[in-house]
Amino acid sequence: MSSENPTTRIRILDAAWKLLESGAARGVRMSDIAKAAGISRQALYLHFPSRAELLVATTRHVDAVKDVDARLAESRSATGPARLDAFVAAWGGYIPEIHGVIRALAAMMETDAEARAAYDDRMAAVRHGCVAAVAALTAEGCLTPHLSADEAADLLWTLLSVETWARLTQDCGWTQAQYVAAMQRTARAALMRQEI
Amino acid sequence: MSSENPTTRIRILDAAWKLLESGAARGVRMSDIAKAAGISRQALYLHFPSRAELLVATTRHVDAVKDVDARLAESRSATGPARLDAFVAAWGGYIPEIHGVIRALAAMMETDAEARAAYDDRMAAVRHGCVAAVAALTAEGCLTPHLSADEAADLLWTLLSVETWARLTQDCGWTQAQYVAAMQRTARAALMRQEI
DNA sequence: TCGTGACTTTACACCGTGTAAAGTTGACAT
DNA sequence: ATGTCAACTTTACACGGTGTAAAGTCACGA
Repeated sequence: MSSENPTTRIRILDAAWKLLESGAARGVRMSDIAKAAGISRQALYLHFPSRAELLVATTRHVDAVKDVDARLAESRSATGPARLDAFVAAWGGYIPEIHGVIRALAAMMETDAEARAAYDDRMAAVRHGCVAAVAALTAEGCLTPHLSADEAADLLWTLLSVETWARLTQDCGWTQAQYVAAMQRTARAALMRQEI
Repeated sequence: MSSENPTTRIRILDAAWKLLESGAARGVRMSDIAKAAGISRQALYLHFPSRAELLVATTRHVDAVKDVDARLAESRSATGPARLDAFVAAWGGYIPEIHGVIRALAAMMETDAEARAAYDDRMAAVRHGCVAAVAALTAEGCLTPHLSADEAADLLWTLLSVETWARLTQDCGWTQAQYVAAMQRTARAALMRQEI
């Protein structure tokens, strides 16, 4: 299932990625992906047992190619307000690379339990970053007294959701720069103690 | 199609509403709704031409029963910061009543153009409320200098999205009161000029 | 040369949506 | 009482998408 010719597997993942990212208003079907990868629809099932697992593998593939870990690690070196800004910029800047795949996964959630689990898993990873960023604020005494650390992490996580990004950049037509700047300001305003 | 026995139509809408709202992790099917309404699956199509239109009618039905207009109108009477708080409380308090239906509609968007249009239409209605709330802030000179009126409306609209509500209350386990309080604070912090 | 792995082709089961059409039932009008 | 009409049921089926199954092709290497 995953021990076969790796180049085909990667061709499939790249094809799925490309299709899911570039427009593709209509739901991307297995046959679309197969065609784009230059193989038969059935051959897809030689590499991935289901559409849900193909989507999950695609997100992991994108993560690997785009090296999300390195990007986020970078944001961890800053301190105080700058650290929050850096985290927002790092994750917010990554969303455009994966939103197509994530949205496809989210659309399956309603009916497919496996897709739901995979989506939750991915989102949990982001939440850990939020928790860490909030912990840094707390340590420096910058956290607003109105929120507990958990609440602050939840709020930041929500602010940085793919849905929020999609609404502002896709539906409202904001540029990526506008989005990042607004999220940085909003996160600071919502999470940090406002000293004159 | 809509001139028949109105009680059956309403039974259908109530059944759909109830199913969509109460848990129902699995996608709610036409046959589920028919069963719950006590009629055959085919009879559903005597009242609604498609699943998408049934969902749309269900949102309108909920709006009518819960009198969303009256609730929102109330928030328009306040002024300044209180008006923003009132709008957030009014709409934020309404979301729990409709989130099931809206989410079902959102899930169809990916594949069904009609569902997409219906969803966009509903969301546009909310946006108008946001524009009005921001206009009130602008008129009173409370709007932050960091945002244009359009940007502020977009941001408020995003803050008040069903997705944001769902993430905080469903995924993070916040109470409705926690949600409303946090959104009021965040909206104020993000949209209003911060005078000492 | 034999086998094996990667893939194709064909066929089909399953689900959910939507269409089509014939049959049932009860209310109401004449 | 008879007829008709609307609301609904029942049965059947087409369509599209996912996933399973199995036989066939083909190239590469031991």
